[in-house]
Amino acid sequence: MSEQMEHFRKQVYFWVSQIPKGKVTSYGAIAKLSGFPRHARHVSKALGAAPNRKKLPWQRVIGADGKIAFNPDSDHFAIQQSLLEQEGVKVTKGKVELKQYAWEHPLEGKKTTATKGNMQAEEFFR
DNA sequence: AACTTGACTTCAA
DNA sequence: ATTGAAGCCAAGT
Repeated sequence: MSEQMEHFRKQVYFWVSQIPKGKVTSYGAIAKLSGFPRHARHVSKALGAAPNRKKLPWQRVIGADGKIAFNPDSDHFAIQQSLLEQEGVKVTKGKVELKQYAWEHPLEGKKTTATKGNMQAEEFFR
């Protein structure tokens, strides 16, 4: 595994740990916060490979459309829905109402200039 | 060196 | 609100 991806994964785990209980965010948002804006798909990979899955609130990361990303017929899907409901997040037909549960993360509404691993945002990461 | 695979996203119908 | 195509990018074949 490359040095960059190593760093990427650490950032992912950190930011996921920052999501408040009862709130959710997207794979894309975590990728962006981690400094790798176009790596949404890799966030899922990192989560799947997380060494401390028991401690990490991975269930709070869902698709940008508010849907749980797993196949609705899978066990993973059922588990994620259950974990979310346990912390008060309502899931209807596999979807979470973002208006109500979206986490207002630190880069929300901020201008960012980034390519790979060097995210810059005004008034942030200074 | 291709070609395929995702726990993704965006945009246009 | 749904759906599909195109774009994305590291990893695995």
